[in-house]
Amino acid sequence: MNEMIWILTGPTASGKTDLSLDLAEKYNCEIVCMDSMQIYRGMDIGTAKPTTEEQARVPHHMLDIVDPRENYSVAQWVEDACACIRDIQGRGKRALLVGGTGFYLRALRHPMAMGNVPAVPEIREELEAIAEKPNGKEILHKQLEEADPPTAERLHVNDVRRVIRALEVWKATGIPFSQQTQAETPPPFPSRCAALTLPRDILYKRIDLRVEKMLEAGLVEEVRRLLDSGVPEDCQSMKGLGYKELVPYLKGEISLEEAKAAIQQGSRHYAKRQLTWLRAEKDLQWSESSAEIEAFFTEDLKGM
RNA sequence: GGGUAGGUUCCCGAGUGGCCAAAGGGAGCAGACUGUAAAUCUGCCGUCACUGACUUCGGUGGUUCGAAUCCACCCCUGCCCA
Repeated sequence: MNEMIWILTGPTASGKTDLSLDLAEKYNCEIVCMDSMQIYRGMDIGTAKPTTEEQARVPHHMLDIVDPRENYSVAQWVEDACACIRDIQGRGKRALLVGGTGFYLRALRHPMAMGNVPAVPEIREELEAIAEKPNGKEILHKQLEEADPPTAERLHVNDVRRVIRALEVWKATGIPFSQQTQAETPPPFPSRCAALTLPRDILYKRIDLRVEKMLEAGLVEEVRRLLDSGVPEDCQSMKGLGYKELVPYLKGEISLEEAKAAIQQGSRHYAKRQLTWLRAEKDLQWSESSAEIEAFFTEDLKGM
């Protein structure tokens, strides 16, 4: 009853959107966005969200579902995405997931205990306050070492964010983080997963060019609009590439050239991290060719 | 032409006789990642037969037990005067 879903991933600027539209039109799919930034309303240019024209070609889901002032989470994404997929399949169509957020991909394909313990703001704030103090990081790590040795050993002292989360989970539930991790449960949907990529130097050039185009397309205005509409500059959505660099520009702290260079640099780094993440994913078909990916997806269609 | 500041490993930039293959940063590469993930964190980063050896700090030659560091000349660059 749960039908095969197709997942198209790959680093930023590798050409996922174009390919996804072709595939969707050809194979009667609807697109589910697997991107941690395109979910935000009003963030279009900087997230390289499919344009209205592109969205008109194929039904898209999971776009513009969150207010940029709000926080979102992987667990929530998995839940929402699964609902979308079921809905699509219920209408007799195929779901094509598209996006480069490796964390979301993994969460979807390898469900674990990650959904069990939501963030607890009070605990988190308290721990973050400790981290600010001198030797705060060491103090937190030591705490974790007592509460949950295996996790403490795994986490670097400087990895404050994860140390805090581990502590948060332990404090909230009384059960160490390492023991929360349960056996992997079967994925909600069988999937075929392909990663579109490009030689590194070409990818980097495309990224630089794309940032240039985003700026020409009015990214500065987009960021200004978000700020004006009351989106705090320190919220999650504003941590996105292209946004966090333009805020200091709008405040007159850096030049546009500097901001642009920072966005390009950040995006190249990001692409590299995506590649690292994706490489660790098993059962993933890598290719630099759209045709090859199409063939991979349609393999199981033969004889049907 | 005169004066002056300089030329350091891919880039920026410390180093001013041994503790220097040479701080720090950037870039690059590799990795991690369990409700912030376009975030956050880690490692490598002259070469090799890699707990040691070899080659590097504009060039050449010198001083010295020993030089990126001192001296001489040369080449180049910035600035100032002409």
